[in-house]
Amino acid sequence: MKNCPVVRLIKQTYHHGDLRNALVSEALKLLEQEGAEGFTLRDLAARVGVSHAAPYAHFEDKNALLAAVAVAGFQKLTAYLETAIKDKSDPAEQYVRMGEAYVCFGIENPALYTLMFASEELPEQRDRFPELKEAGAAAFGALSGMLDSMQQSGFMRQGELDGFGFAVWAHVHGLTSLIITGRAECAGDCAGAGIGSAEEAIRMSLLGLLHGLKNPTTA
Amino acid sequence: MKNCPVVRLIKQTYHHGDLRNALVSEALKLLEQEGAEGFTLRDLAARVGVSHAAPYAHFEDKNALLAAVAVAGFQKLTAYLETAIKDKSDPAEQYVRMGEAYVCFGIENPALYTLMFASEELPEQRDRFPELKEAGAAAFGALSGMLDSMQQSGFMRQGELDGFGFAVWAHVHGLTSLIITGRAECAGDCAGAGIGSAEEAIRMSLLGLLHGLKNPTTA
DNA sequence: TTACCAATCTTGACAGCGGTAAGTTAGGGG
DNA sequence: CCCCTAACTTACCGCTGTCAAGATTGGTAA
Repeated sequence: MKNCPVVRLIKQTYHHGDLRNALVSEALKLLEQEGAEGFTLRDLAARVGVSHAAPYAHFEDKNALLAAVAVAGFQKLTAYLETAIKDKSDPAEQYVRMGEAYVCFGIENPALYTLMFASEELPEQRDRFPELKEAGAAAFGALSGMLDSMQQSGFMRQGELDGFGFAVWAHVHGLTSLIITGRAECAGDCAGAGIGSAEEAIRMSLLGLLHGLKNPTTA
Repeated sequence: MKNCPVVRLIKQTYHHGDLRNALVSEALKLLEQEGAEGFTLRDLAARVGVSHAAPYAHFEDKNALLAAVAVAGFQKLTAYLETAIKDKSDPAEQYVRMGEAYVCFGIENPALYTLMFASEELPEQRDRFPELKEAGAAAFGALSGMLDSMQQSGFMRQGELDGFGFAVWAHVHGLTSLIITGRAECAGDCAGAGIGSAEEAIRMSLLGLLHGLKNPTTA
């Protein structure tokens, strides 16, 4: 094998050098190309130019690899959310901007977003990747921090910040998830503008929720 | 084979008679037992007592089988939602009841719910199962119908019913999805009541959204 | 009744997947 | 310079979805 010229052409070194990061970043590309189905360890390894067993030197599992990808996704999302409100000061505008940015991130990276919120249903599995939990919490922290600053600036009423954050998170996550899975058209059977009306619907529902959370609950 | 007494004991007939329905209903059980991972056609077939290739006489694909299961799930959900408000007349109570029922359904059938909202990301795949689309639309119809009656009774303001429905659907779906995937604890780091506070958070956010949608948007 | 047909189910095979074990390569510290 | 250890390859295993070919039956027509 050491004399195989073809292999020599493709890869100069036996040791890759940075396989772990290469796998994660290539996985991000592969994920959006092939979708969450069809995502194969062997395919990924071939793309990076290593054998199908090489990833096991850096990841215990396929799930561990996917968890690392999801962590990268949450970091991307966090940065995306914070960038969206960087040069905005008006509380309501910050709120809408971040909400729209959240949904936008999901639309632009549907397979990644789906992976990030994949079930990992077993309680055992949930505790397997603490970094994943942290990365998710950091993304939620961006949202929560924005709401916190809204409260401190007197825009929203005090109290129950955690509940507010959860409600807003659930709302934008629900919007994103429904749009990604194609239920948006199902809901709005208005044979109209399409994307334009979807943006309007998102803005409307975001503002509706904000308005309701701003003021004390009636019932 | 026709003389094998063991097989004779287990199954009396060569032809199952109602294999299609048996597969779907057994799949519903198997799904909650094993989770969406670990769900295997061969396992399912063995449980029903047929060979591993028998399902292909009734379903083109594993995805087709799963689609049928998802259809059954949506029918279950629709019935669940309608039952929840059957003997209630107060608009706000209907709203909260149905919202809580929606979330409750997801919590009680997490794997099924996840399957129902699984990506089927490819646009081609999305159009493959029209009954699935219809069943999903029917579930949304229960929600939308409830909102419609709220409007007709003068409780909510007129207009943009589709947008309202989508916003409410997104909200309850987001709540359900986050709870199922274990993000609820991540958001509420309040080391308190747990389930009790989650129910309170759900109710609060539902009422918040309702309040915001009831009244004209300020911004 | 009998013969046959089409649907249903079984058996056996295939490629591709995730994962493991044993051997190979090579960079880096003694 | 050697060798040790991490990184990587090769070969293999069991399992999966899927397909093709044959066996089995209920029902239909003669």
